[in-house]
Amino acid sequence: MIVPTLCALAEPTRLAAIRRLRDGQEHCVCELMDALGATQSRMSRHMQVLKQAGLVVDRRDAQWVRYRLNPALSPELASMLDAILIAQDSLERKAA
Amino acid sequence: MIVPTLCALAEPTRLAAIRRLRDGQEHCVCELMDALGATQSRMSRHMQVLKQAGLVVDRRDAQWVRYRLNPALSPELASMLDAILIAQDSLERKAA
DNA sequence: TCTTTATATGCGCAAATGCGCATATAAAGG
DNA sequence: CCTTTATATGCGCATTTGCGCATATAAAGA
Repeated sequence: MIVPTLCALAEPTRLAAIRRLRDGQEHCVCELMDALGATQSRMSRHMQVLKQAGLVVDRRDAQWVRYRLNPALSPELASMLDAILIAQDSLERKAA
Repeated sequence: MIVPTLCALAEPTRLAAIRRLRDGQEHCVCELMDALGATQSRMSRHMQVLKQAGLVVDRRDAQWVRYRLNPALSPELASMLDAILIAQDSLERKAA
């Protein structure tokens, strides 16, 4: 079902995390929590939700856990992510 | 914010309603509740959520309330809806 | 081995959500 | 008017959610 995926995305911090991961690079939790102003435990749990939804994958690297977009995302899901982020951009521009 | 919009869509009955409304036609609550197997009060409330999110508009027509996609939806939001429905289609095909 | 840094998780609690049920409102038609 | 059909909503309740806090786990390095 697409619904759990949408659920995972329907949260400001998680959507912001996805936006950051959209650069194709890996990002550790500590970077994301700083950038997005979340507490450590919250950020960790948010990333678990995204992982559970299959949107991201993680990898242990020394002390860090590196998250990146799931490279196996179907083209349809990738397009959906793009469309969501673009829609968000457009709404923010409209607000300004 | 896009988040409330995603929230509104992240529910099976509501997403199914949006899919039906995607035909551009008007649909009354009684039709949607029958088609989607929802109770009357649930369906009514779901449509209120979609309306509140700006995704649909309604119109009184005798005893009926006709819902349709918000014709003033921005192209970006319309594209997002399409992308979500396409992603859902692709997941369902994958499941089969 | 002790400390530091990074991440995950158990837990308790307050708030939010979702639902059914009953009832209210609205319009049409006998 | 009274009934029927369609829709909306108030309310109570059980479940879920989201959060902070403390603590556990993991890895590195002094």
